[in-house]
Formats: sequence, C-alpha cells, structure tokens
Amino acid sequence: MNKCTDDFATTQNPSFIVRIDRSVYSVRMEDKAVLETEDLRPKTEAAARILAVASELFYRDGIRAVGVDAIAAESGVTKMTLYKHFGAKDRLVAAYLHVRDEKWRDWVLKSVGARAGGPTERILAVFDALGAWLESQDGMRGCAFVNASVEVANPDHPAQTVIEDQKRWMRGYLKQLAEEADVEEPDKLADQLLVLVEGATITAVMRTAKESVERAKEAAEVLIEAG
Amino acid sequence: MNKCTDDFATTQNPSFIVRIDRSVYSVRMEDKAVLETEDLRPKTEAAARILAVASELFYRDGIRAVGVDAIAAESGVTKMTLYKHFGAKDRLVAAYLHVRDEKWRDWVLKSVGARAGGPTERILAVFDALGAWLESQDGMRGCAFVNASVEVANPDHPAQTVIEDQKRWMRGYLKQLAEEADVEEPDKLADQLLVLVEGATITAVMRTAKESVERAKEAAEVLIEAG
DNA sequence: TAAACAGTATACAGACCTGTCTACTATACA
DNA sequence: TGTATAGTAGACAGGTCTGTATACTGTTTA
Repeated sequence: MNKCTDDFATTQNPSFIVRIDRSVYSVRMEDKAVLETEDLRPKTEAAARILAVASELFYRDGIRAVGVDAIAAESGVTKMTLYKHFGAKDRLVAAYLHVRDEKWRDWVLKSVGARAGGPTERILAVFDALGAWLESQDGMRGCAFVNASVEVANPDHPAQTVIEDQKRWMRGYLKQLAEEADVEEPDKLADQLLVLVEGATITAVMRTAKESVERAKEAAEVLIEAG
Repeated sequence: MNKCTDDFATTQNPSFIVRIDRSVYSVRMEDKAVLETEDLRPKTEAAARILAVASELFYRDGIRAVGVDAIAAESGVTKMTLYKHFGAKDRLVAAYLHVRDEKWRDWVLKSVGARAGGPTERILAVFDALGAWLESQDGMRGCAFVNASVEVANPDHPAQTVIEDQKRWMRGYLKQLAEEADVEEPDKLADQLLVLVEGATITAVMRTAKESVERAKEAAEVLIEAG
C-alpha cells in the first residue's frame, strides 16, 4: 500500500496538504530525509529495470510526456510492480534524477581527476567533461535537471530537492576548484563558471552557438587568468 | 469559420500528416510563412484577451500545465471562440511566443539604444536589459523560449519556428554588436556572449548563482577586452 | 432587410493519465 | 511444511485534456 496515500486517510503524521498544478501532495517533515537516503535505490532486478527505462524515457521525451503505462510496458513489468516499488510517478521521477546526479558527479570527478596539470587545467577539464557528456547523451536534450525544473513547476514536488542538490553540488565543486586556482574572488569565479556551464549546455541543445562548450571553455580560461 | 480547420477538411492544399508525441499535425508548405506574418495577430478584442491571458498562464505555469478550458474561462470567453480564432492550442502557443519575441526585441533594442557610450557599453547594456527584464517578469520563470523548447519536444510543433527565430535573432544581434566593438573574432565573441546570456538566465531562475546577470556582465567585459 | 460576422451556451466524443483493486502464480527461506 | 516476498493479469475508477457539434443571440453592414 502506498505510504503517501495512507497519510491522506490517517492524519496521525504531521503533514500539510498542498494543491498546486492540479495535483495534490502531502508534504511531511521526513520526506526530504527519506528521499536523500538509499530509499531511492532499486531493491530488485525488476525495480532496476523500471528505473533504467524511466530514466531513458524521461530524459529523451520529457517527464510529462511519458506515462507510467509506457514505462511499465517498456520494462516488461505490470503497473502494479512499478507502484509497489516507487509508490508514485513523482517518486520515480525523483529517483531518476537522483541516479543521474550520481552518475554526473562521478563523471566530472573522474574526468577532472584524470587530467594532469595545474588548477587551471582542472577547471578547464570540467568543460571537456561537459562536452563529452553531452555528446554521449541520447537526443541532445541538455541538462536533465534544468528540464525537470521547467516541467515540474510545483515547488513541493519530490524532485525539487534532488534538483537543488545537483545545482548546489556543482556550484560548490566549481568554488573548490576556483579556490585551488588561488584567484582573488573564488565565489565570483565560481558563479561565472556556473553561468558558462549552464549557458554552454543550453546553447548546445538549442544549436544557437556553434561549438558552445569549446567557446565557454575558452571564455573560462580568459576569466581565470583575469581573476 | 476557421481557416486552419477548413484546410483539414478540404485537402486541396498539398499537405502531409505527422504523428508525433500523440498529437496529429498537418504541416503545409505555407505554414512557416503564415506563422511569421500577421496571421498570428489577434483580429478582435476577444482574441486579444485570449492571447494576453494565454501568454500569462503559459509563461507562469508552463505550456502543458495550462489547458484551453482555463484560458477560455480566464478570458471570459467560450472555448469555441478560442478555437475559432486560433484553431488549435499549438497555434496559440506559437502566437504567444511570437508576441513575446517581439516584445523582447523591442525591449533590448530600446535599452541598448538608450545607452550612451561606445560599443563595449552597448554590449554591456544587453545584460542590464536582461536583468531588468527578468525582474519585471512574473514568477522568475526565465526564458520562455527555452522553457517552451523543453516542454515541446516535438520538432514539428509550430512553436519551433518561433523559438528558432528568437534565438537566431539574438545571436545575430550580438554578432552585430561584436562587430561594432571591432574585436578580432566577432563570431567567437557573439557565441560567448550568447552563452553568458543564456547561462545568466538559467542560473538566475534556479537561484544557483547569486547576482548571475551582474556576474555575466562582468565576464562579458573581460571577454570584450581580451578580444 | 438580409447576409455576414462575432460570440454564447452546452454537451460530448475520444484519448490519455494516475493510481487502485482483486485474484492468482512462483519462489525462497525458516 | 508453511509463510513471506515478488511479480502477473487485467479490469476499472475518476479525472483531465483537446477538439467538435449544434443551436442560439446580438451587431454590423451592404
């Protein structure tokens, strides 16, 4: 049985009901903690398959465009199984983003770690990592977190925490690299690098700037030197 | 009766049917021309009201989150009137973006035109225009065209043309300013400025970078000097 | 005066969507 | 041997969405 739905029936847990975007959410204090721990990890082989399929479809076609029926069918699983594991579509979305975030962090850390050279080279390696990442993704759909943020307007959606985490981590990592580069204002450089990363992603997806990641990398180099 | 609906009934025009994303579109050769001319302009007071309401709701809540019933109700109009004027929701979306694009161009040209100073100052004025624009918008939802591009995955959606136009215009305008600034590689600078503009918008909306537009402006200044 | 036009009112078709329910099967494990 | 676990199968409730159909009321205008 669904935990979230139970809260509607039995009101013993401290919770408040929010109605936004034509959906009803019960927001509990523990939700954040639950979402951030291993609760999102698939427990069985079927659950892992569901998550993998959902991840591909959500990213490629968009969250709202993909129904749970399609995910279940594509996973070779019944809808009941999906709901037994994830409880609600919103939670599956949060899980999708959570796993994707982990992969992204691993990818960036690995790419930067493998780069020889000083702190400037390490910062520039982030852009190489971004470029390779974007090229490896299906359908040039850009940043899954930005996309999810656009699609999920509701601030109480469980995905919001994951989205915020991802962006905060990226900002923190860039600041760390900026500090290692020993620039005068690491906070300022971190913000500027973040602007370049996000901008390069968007313009690459929308095909407005040619070689936008390479251009952003060159811009980053100038900014580091100036800092 | 509606022109668009007639075209579906009478198949005298050369057209082909596309089925993507669970919607059916009839794409005609003239469509692009039609969409780019005054066909999108509201013809009556009711049509203008519908477009104004749709623009506000689409931008604030997202295109998929807003139904035609809500738009009609909010406009104080029946759904039939909406369909008589716009033929389909997709066309209304295209009209919304078209009008928004015109407003944005006017705003940028006016802002940059009002700025005293040399070519560098004119480029920096674009960022001031962006900052003021973003602050004036309801609900900090960022770039309507990026959002629409995320929500409308289908490449045959009539909004796509408008989105591409908007981005192409912006890129062209930035290149023009870069040429006036007499830098060595105006194309490169234009791409970098575009990356900064898009990145500043995204990070402002997602609140990942503080004062991102100001930071992007500072970065632009460094890049212009370096170029 | 009659036609053309703009809009109202309301019902409805046909999809699609999330989430639930009941009843059943196979497997692991204590 | 018996019980918990994981999953199947398929129906269905209740809602939302886009788009259409029909019959009507005013208003302008030629």
